[in-house]
Order: sequence, then C-alpha cells, then structure tokens
Amino acid sequence: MGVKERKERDRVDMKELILNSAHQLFIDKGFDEVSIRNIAEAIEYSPATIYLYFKDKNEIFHALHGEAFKVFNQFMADVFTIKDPFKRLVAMGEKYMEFSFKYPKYYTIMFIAEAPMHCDQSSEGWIEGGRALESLENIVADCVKVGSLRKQPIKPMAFTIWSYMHGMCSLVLRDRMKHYSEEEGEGMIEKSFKIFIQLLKNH
Amino acid sequence: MGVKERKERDRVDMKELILNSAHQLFIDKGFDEVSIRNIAEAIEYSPATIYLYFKDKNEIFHALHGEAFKVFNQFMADVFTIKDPFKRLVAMGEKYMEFSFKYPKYYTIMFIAEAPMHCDQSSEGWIEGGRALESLENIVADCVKVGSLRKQPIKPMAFTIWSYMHGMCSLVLRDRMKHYSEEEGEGMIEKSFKIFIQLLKNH
DNA sequence: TTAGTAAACTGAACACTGTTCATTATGTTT
DNA sequence: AAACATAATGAACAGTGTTCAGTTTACTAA
Repeated sequence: MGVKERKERDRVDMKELILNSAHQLFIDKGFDEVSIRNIAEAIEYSPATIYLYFKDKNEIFHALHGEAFKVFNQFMADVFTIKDPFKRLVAMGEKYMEFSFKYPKYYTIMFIAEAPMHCDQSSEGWIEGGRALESLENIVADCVKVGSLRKQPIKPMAFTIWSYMHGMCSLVLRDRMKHYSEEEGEGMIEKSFKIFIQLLKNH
Repeated sequence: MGVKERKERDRVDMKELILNSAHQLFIDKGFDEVSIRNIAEAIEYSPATIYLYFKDKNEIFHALHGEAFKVFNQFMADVFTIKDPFKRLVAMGEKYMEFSFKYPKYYTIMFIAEAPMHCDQSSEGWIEGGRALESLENIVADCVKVGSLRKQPIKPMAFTIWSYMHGMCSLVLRDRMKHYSEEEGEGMIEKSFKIFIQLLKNH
C-alpha cells in the first residue's frame, strides 16, 4: 500500500527535476531569459507538463528566490565566526558585495527583479531572507553594545546599512556607473565603502 | 524648395508623436508592459511604421530614459535655491525619495530597469543624469567647505549618498520590505533617513 | 488476465511579443 | 501624365506564457 507514498515521492522528484533544470538555466541566462519551453526541453518533457507541477512561471520564480537566499546564507556563514562585532559588520558588507558580483543572477532575483512578491510570508525565500536580515540586526546590536556604533534604534540602523549596500551593488549590476570614467569607477566602490565605514564608526 | 525642410519637420513630428504616445502608455504601465503594437494602436499607425522612426524598442527606451531625467532635474530644481549647503543636501534627499514614489515608472527606467545601457555618452539620459550627479557633488563639496561634512573625497562621498538613497528607494519600489510589519515598515524609511543624516553630520 | 478507472502527459492551439520585408499607396519632380 | 522616391502597411517569422481536449500510461477491482 506504499503506492500513494511513492507517487508523492515521484511528485517531489519531478518538482526537483524541473527546479534543478530551471536553476541551471537561470544561473547563466537570468529569469526572464529562461522560458518554460527551455526548461521543458532540458528535462525532455512537454511544456504543458511543467504546469502540472507549478501553477505558473511565478511559482518557479519563488522557488528560485528561496534557493538564492539559501545560497546567500551559506555564503555568509563564515563571517559569523569573527569575534569583534564591528569587524564582523565590515566583513559582512564585503561578503555581501562579493556575493552580488559573484552571483548576479541570484542577487537580481533576491532584490532587484520585479515579480509579484505576494505576501506569502511562509515561503522559503522570505524565511531565509528574514534570517539574513536578523543576522545583520544582531551584529548591529552587538556593535552598539560594545560601543562601536552610536546608540540608535537597531532595526532602522540595520536597514540603513542594508540600503547602502544594496544601492551600491544594484547600481553596479544594472550598469548605472557610466558617469564615472574607467579609472574613477574602478576604485569608486572601495572608496565609498571605506567612507561609509568611517561614517558608521563611533568616535 | 522648402520640401526637404518640411519633410524633416514631419519626421521630427512623427518621432514626437510616437514618443508622446509611448510616454503616456509607459507612465501607467511601465516599459515592459507597453508593446510596440500598443503604441502603434494609440497613434493609429501600423506597428511596422514605428520601425521607420526607431531602430528598435531599445531606442524608445533610451528616449524615455532621457525624458525621465529631464523630469527629474526639473523636479529637483527648487532645492538649489536653499542657501545652507547641508539643508540643501537633506532637502535633495527628501526630494529624491519623493520623486521615486511619485514617479515609480520614471525612477525604474532611470536606475533599475535592465536594458542595454550601451555607452552612448552623448544620449540625453546620460547627459541629464550626469548633470544631476554633478549637482549632488557640488552640494557635497559645499558641505565640506563649510564644515557640515567631514573632509572626504567629493566624488566617492557623493556616490555613497546616492547609493544609500537609491538602495532605500529601490527596495521599496521592488517590494522588498515585507520583512517589516505594517507599522514597522511605515516609519522605517523616515527613521533610516534621519539616522543617515546623523551619520553624515560632522560633529 | 482483463476491464475499468484514475493519473500523467502531450500536441495543438490561443493570444500575445519584437521584428522584418515584399507590396502597396502617397507625394514630388520631370 | 509618367517616372521616381518616400512612407506606410499586411503578413509573416520565431518566440513567449498558458490552456485544454485528447492520448498514453499505471494502478485497481472483478
């Protein structure tokens, strides 16, 4: 009588097969450039089949959105071993940038892509995303505690840092740095980051 | 012998007609949601006709990109009358946010939308965009001069401020604030902005 | 083993998209 | 009026997300 169970497993496997294929294509083409037919062809099924496992392309978007955040959190893991809170904060910023440039497609789907970000708080992406934000807030709280940061409300402070990091990364990713000459643009990110760190520092 | 001249005028008029129509549709639907056929229908011409005046949809994108920056610079105009440099800087930040929320489609095409931002430095968008950035840099320079801002390299400093503002606005526009509850999210932007101003302030 | 049923899958279609091109219509010049 | 250049277009191509009537496959009960 394990038929139903196996069927359920098969369903999960198939979903995974589709997602893995979508994932692979997505990494080097980006979401909009991957079509349902592309995914179908890769797994050697009809396009219509995909709609038996996912309501629409958006549901696939959300699955990848979650995937991206998991990769992100893993990528970040090391920085949490750093003892000094402020050093941890700086390292996190650097790691954040590194991630955005190393995995632009991930970063895009996480923070830039337009998509019905419907308020399904229980989805993997939002949970993992929330975890990442909490981590930042914890670091900020630690920094305030030891006096590396001026006393400020934690959440808005963390949001301020996130906004800055995201602004910089997304301007680069979306190719909005043409205002700066080659040499200028080259060092701009690093210089800016140093300045921002200086602004944060309590002294 | 004014035929050639009139023909040229007609060409310009037609380009403007197309652009105005595209502009109108674009404001309430966004670039990706406006099709060539939509534009053609609106001006009661065949879709093919549009390709006699614009190489492709991207050329229309760039035209609107320029348009958006012109609106932006006009929108910003008042703040430059403010005497005190730091107050001017703060006002510019507030005005920037206001613009992004009032004209989300414009803001998107200016800073968020992915599109072959090919290095045509002479295009209207980049010129007007450069003007806006220069304005910010001038304000920053003034602030440093009167001591409202710590002495820092002007361009990276201006870029840092821009990054923060853009990060915040684009997170809101792309609906990435779901991590915060209704009440939290409500005041988050204002609180963050105040904190950022405090961070900037030299004292 | 077979008949019947439920689930899985698919080909073809729909309504779109950007873009091209041969053909037709228009306006100007000889 | 005939010849020519320019402007405009209908139809088509290759692609998109999505749906659905059918077909194939897998499982169950007789």
